[in-house]
Amino acid sequence: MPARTRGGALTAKLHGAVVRWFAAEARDLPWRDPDCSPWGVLVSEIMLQQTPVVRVLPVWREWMERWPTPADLAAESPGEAVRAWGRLGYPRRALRLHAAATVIATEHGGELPDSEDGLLALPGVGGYTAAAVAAFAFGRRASVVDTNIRRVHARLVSGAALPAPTLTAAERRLAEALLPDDDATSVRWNAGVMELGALVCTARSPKCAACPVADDCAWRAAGQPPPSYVPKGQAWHGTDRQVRGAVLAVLRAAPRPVPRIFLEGPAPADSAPALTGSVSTGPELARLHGLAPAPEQLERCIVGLLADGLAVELASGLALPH
DNA sequence: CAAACGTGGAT
DNA sequence: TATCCAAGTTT
Repeated sequence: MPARTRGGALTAKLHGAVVRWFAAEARDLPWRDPDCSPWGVLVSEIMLQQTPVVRVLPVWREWMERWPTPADLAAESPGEAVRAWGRLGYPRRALRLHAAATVIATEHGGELPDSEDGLLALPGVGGYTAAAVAAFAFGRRASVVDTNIRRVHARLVSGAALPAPTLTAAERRLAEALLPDDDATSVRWNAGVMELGALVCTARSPKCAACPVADDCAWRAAGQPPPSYVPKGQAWHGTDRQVRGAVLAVLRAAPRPVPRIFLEGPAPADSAPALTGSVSTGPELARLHGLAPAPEQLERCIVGLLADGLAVELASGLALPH
């Protein structure tokens, strides 16, 4: 198994091919700018979790302009972070990024930890993000394993169409075995393999003709066999996630705190005049999203939003934290 | 470890 | 129109 031998001839060939390809074809993304701060890299990594680059770009620029340092964000309310998150999705990421900024500002003197372990201790930072920030912000040799890298490894080395349904120990070992020994090359390799997965070795229609390592690809050599399992998609229509999303949209758009009684359903006729101008979520869900969740489901979602800190119950109602 | 967690563009 | 899928983390 030459490919599993660190420092072997084949891995050296792969390193050169991918690093060269990356130097020529990499997208010019702002968080890859040498002048981008570690904080900028962290913000990008959190925003990019399960969210495409094109949608992250404008929001990342707004955040960097508004909150150039962790202390700047920490000085704001969590609710502002959630509002500024816009429609990137998974808004709990905004809350955790705010929490991370607070930890960085209060416990690390405003500077990001530069080790994987230190980064891993931050809210919202898991194994992938800790390795990515250590590598891309601090030039460390870290084994970065994201969905793109897993897919490239699965095809190039394992000969499978897709990586395992969940990250396995074997995948971690393989990624570590393939990682170049020196810091500088390891960073380019991580970035290059990730970019290769994003632009060429894509999930649906891989562009093998444009691949710098096609000649060494085990999956291609095997005739591109189909996946050995069927990825199960995420249900959406009628789910709590859909209702949560709709309620969140109403909260984000609301000009003021939303009384909980309105969140849960149509406004009682006799109380409407006293709250003119406030938002009534039940009708808003129907009007804006065509949703009419059962009262139990709406209640469950509101309770969940409160528990997650995405909404805060005030004396008079429910609103994004302020 | 499986399930939950948003959103919108692409196919 | 329906399904897929995108730089994951947490419980």
